Amino acid sequence: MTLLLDDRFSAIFTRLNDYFGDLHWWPAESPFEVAIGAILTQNTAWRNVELAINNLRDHDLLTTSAISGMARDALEELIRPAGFFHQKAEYLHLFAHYLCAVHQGRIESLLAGELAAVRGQLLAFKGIGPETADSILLYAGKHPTFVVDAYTRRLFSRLGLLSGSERYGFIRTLFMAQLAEDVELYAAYHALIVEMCKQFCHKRTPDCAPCPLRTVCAASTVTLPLDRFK
DNA sequence: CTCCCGAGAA
DNA sequence: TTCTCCGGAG
Repeated sequence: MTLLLDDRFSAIFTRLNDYFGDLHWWPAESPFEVAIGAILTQNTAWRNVELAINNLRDHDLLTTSAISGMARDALEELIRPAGFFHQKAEYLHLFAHYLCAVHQGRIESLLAGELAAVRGQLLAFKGIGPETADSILLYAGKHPTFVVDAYTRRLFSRLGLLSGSERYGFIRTLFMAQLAEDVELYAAYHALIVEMCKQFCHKRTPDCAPCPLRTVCAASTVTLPLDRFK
C-alpha cells in the first residue's frame, strides 16, 4: 500500500487538542477494567457501560478471578444495563478464564509481549474484534496502535479524508503512517475523535455551526470561502 | 447481511 | 415512537 504523507491528519489533531484539551482517556482504574469497558462498550453508549461497571465495582468484581468465578446468570444481571448482556457476559467469562488459567489472572502478563503477537492473541478471543483489541492494546497495554471506530469513519469521511467504507486495517495503517509512533498521541487522538462526534459530529444531524472543525470540513453546512486548511 | 439489547435523547 | 450508541459473530 502506498501512502503519501498528508499533514491534515496532524492538523486535525492540533485543532481538536486546542479545542478540547486533555480528555484523560481511558477512564478506568486498572488495565483489566479497561478491557472490561472495551468489551462492554461495543455498539453501546458509554453511559450504559458506566452503569454496568459500577455494578461490578460495588460488588468488588472488577478482577479476573472474581469475573471468572461468578455464575453466568449473575454476571449477566450486573452488566445488563450495557446491553447485549448474554454475549458480553460470555465474552468476559472467556477472557477472564483464560487470564486466570494462563497468566495468573494478570492481564499485564498477556499485554507484556510484542504488539503484533499480543494483538493476534486478543483477536483470537470470541468477542474481541479489531477495535476492542486495539483499545485494550493502546489504553491498557500502552502499545502504539491506533483505534478505529465508527466515529473515526464518520468524522474523517465528512472531513473529506476517507470514503468511510475502507477496511479497518487500512484506516488504522493510514493514521499510523501519518502520525509519529507515539502512544500518548494515539490515545489522545482517538479520545478527541470520540468527544468531537459526541458533541458535534452526530450521525443524523451534525451540529456544524459551532463545530471547531467547520472551517476545514468538506461536509460542513456552514458557508465559507475556499481557503480551507490555511 | 442480520442479530444481539438497554437507556436516554430526539 | 424512533434513533443512536467508543462492534462483533454467524
